[in-house]
Amino acid sequence: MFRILVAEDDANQRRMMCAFLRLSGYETCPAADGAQALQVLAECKLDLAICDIMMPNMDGYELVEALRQYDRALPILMVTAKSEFGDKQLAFRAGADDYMVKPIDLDEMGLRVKALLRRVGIQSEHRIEVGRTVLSSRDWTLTVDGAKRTLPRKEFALLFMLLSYPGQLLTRRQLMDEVWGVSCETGERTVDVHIKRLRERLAGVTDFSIVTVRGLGYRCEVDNA
Amino acid sequence: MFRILVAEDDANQRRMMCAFLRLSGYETCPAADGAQALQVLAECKLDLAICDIMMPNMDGYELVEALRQYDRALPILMVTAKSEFGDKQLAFRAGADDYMVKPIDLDEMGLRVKALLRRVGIQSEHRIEVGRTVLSSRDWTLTVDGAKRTLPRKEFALLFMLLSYPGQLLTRRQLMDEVWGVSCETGERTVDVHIKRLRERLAGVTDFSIVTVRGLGYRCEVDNA
DNA sequence: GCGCGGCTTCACGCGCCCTTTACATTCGGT
DNA sequence: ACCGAATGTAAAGGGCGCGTGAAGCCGCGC
Repeated sequence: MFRILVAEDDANQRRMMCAFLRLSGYETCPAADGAQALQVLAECKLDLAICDIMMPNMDGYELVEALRQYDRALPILMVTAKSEFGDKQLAFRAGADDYMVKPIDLDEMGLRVKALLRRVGIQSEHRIEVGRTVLSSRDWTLTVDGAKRTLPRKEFALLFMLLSYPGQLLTRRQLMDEVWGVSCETGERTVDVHIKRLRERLAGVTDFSIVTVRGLGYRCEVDNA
Repeated sequence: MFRILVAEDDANQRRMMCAFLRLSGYETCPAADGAQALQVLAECKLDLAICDIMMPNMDGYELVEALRQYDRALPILMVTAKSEFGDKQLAFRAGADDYMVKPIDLDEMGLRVKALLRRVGIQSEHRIEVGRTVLSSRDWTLTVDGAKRTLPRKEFALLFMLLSYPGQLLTRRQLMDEVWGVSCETGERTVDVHIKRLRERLAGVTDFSIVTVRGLGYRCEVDNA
């Protein structure tokens, strides 16, 4: 069961959204403003947050940043009243994963929620084990023969995705969509640099290797030797 | 790798569709309206088209007809905002192979895309299997008796096309139109060089062989020994 | 303040791929 | 068997993708 925070100041709107989400099989945590939202955040583990931009006490941008600080991986769906491009930009810059424009179509909201959850659902498995190597996405650690060490966030995320699809090609675009987020404007060459550092770190690991597929991307090859 | 045209004017919707398709292993060509779609069409070979009915500049019906005129076999998946029967009628009459009603369920879209691609005879897996040899166009790999290796792009594309029409003659012109693109000015002798390299690489493969048809082109012969 | 680690960008260079070209070889017709 | 055309073969050159090192930026902790 997924638990969803609904931060929306309009009581009527909030009730409708919560009702719809509950009907869709989700657990809901309503909050009338940013302060309440933070309270909810402290009390229970959330799987997704829906935040209105315009709220009293603490607006959506602040809230998103606070949420991000608390849980970097939490999928956040922003709701904005204006459809101006600037707002979308701001929302994404603040750390939102997706956004919707008011008035809200509940069906559309359902789809976006589903899509976001599915995206992190790929990562719902928190542990990957390959030979003598273990990855744990809870604390971004790599354990080889009992020797545990923490990887930088992006490098870990990259390795985790590669190992989630062993033997399968992943393009830079796919990797970036998943690790950096779909609406990220970082150059694709950045992936290369992270891969290089990963390879350095994995020098002693023989359970698998990261293979370059020229012109396409990267692939993780499991050595069953 | 299958290439899919996504003609949809709503930028967010388009991004979501493209992101989902890319995660599913497809290459995407986004287009914001009919005009852009035709531009994409002129530039690269497409395997499937997803078209929204309601678009500025050129609506979906016109676009579908234009697509059909260019490529009769291209599978077209229409997206309509209204669920009225009349619209479905029109969509099919215009030449669509399938349709979806908004709001779009991405999983459903994935299923329809896969089904359409399979229906036009290309396996959605994009695999060719001949005896103990397997070709996977996802990552340009050739697997012989479990030993996987990646081929250079052109060589793979050539081999893939040859094996797509086993026993059938393919002229250099046909091969180049498919692999290099219709409007390519590379000398035809280049094909010969690639064929030579392919033959070297396929030295240990006994499942098939590339035969020269003097004055015409090449043909792939499957040895069912 | 300073240092440090993580992320991103950039420049450089190697090496793979592609293409061209030249030469050798084979094939078909006479 | 000879000749011309088509194809096989080898090598060279250029383009470009990718690896690599370094520098800059930012946030964080000392």
